[in-house]
Amino acid sequence: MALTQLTVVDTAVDILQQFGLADLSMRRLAKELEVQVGALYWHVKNKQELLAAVAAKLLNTEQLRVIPENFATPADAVLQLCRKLYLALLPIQDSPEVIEVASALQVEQLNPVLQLRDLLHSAGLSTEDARFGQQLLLNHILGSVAYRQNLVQLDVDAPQSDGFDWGLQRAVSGLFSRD
Amino acid sequence: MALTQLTVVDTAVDILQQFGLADLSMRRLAKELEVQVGALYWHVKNKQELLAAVAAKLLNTEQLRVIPENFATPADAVLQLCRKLYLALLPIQDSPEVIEVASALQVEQLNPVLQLRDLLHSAGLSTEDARFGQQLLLNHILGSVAYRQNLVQLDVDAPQSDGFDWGLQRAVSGLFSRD
DNA sequence: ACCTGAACACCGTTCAAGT
DNA sequence: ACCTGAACACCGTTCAAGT
Repeated sequence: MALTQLTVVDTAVDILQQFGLADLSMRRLAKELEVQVGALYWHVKNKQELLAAVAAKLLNTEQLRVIPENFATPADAVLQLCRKLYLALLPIQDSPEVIEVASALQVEQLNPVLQLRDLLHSAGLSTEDARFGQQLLLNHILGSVAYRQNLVQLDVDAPQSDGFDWGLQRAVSGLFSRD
Repeated sequence: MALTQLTVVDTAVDILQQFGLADLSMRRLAKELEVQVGALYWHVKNKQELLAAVAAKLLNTEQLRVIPENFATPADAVLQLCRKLYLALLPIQDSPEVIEVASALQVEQLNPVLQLRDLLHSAGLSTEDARFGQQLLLNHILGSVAYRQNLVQLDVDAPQSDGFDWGLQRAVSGLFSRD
C-alpha cells in the first residue's frame, strides 16, 4: 500500500483512538506504516498540521450534524449538537487537546463547530455574538471532556457527574435570555 | 544556594513566564539551577507534580482574591473574580495547560477556584451546582486564554476580541437566572 | 516524486555510586 | 540526606543521497 496523506492521517486517528496522544508520535506512526520517519514529512508538513487533520477526521462526520427542523426551538438544536459533540469526544483519549490544536489552526474546517455557530446566528444572535457564543459552548464541551478524562486516568473512581449537561443548560439559557 | 523544593518551583515559574511551557523541561530547569537532572527528582516527584506546584504558585496570590463586601451582588463578585483570573493568566504563556494539569491533580489547592465556588454557593446555588458552575466558568476562562494566546502565536494580528467578557456575562446570567 | 539512512538537538525518569 | 554520572528509551525535524 502506497503512503498517501490519507493513509497517514487515518493511521494517526487509529493510534489516537487506541492508545491516546502520548503514543501518537511521528516515529510510532512511521513504525505502524512501516516506513522511515522522514517519509512522513513528504505527506504532512509537521505534527501540528497532522493533528489538525486528525481533528477534522474526527469531527467532520455525518453523525455530528443536527437537523434544525427536528427541534422545536433553536435552543434545543444547540443543546443537542453540544451533547453529540461531548459524547463523541468523551471516548477518544485526549481529544480536547487535539481539537484545540485544530481550532487554533483552522476553526473554519470543523463542520460541527461551524454548525454550532450557524445555529446561534439563526437563533437571533449577531454574527459576532454567534462566534462568541460558539466559543463559550466549545470551551465548556472541551473542558468537561478533559476533566472527565482526567478523572478516569487518575483512577478517581468517583463516577460523579462532571456537570456537563447542567452547565450546558445554564450557558444556553444565558445565551438566549435577554437582560 | 542549596537546592530546595521552593527554589525548584520558583525557577520553574520563572522559566514558564519568560519562555513558555515548551522551554520548561526538567533538563533546562536543572541547567538553570546548575545541578544534574537527577537531583531534581529528590525534590519533586515528577514533572506533573512540579507543574501542579507551579500552578499553585501562580494562582494562590492575594491579587487573585476578591472581597465580596465590595460588590453590590454576588454575581458582580463572581464577574470580577473571573476577570481577574483571565487577566492574570493571559500574559503567562501556556498557563491554561499548566492550570489544567493542576486542577486535575488537586483543584482543592487552587484558592481562586475555591473562592469562585464559594461565591456561587453563597449566591444561592447548591453545593453541587456551585461545583458545576465553577467548572463552567473555569472552562470559559481557560478556553478564552488559550484561544487568545494561540492567536498571537500564529501572528494572526487580528486584535479582535475573543469574546471573553461577553461569554462570561452570558454564563453568569445563565447561572443566576431561574428557569 | 517519493523514500531511506543518518544525523541534530532534544525529552522524562531511574539508579548505582559517591559524599 | 542529597547529588553526580550515566544510562534507558524515547522525541520532532531536516536533508543528502538513493531510486
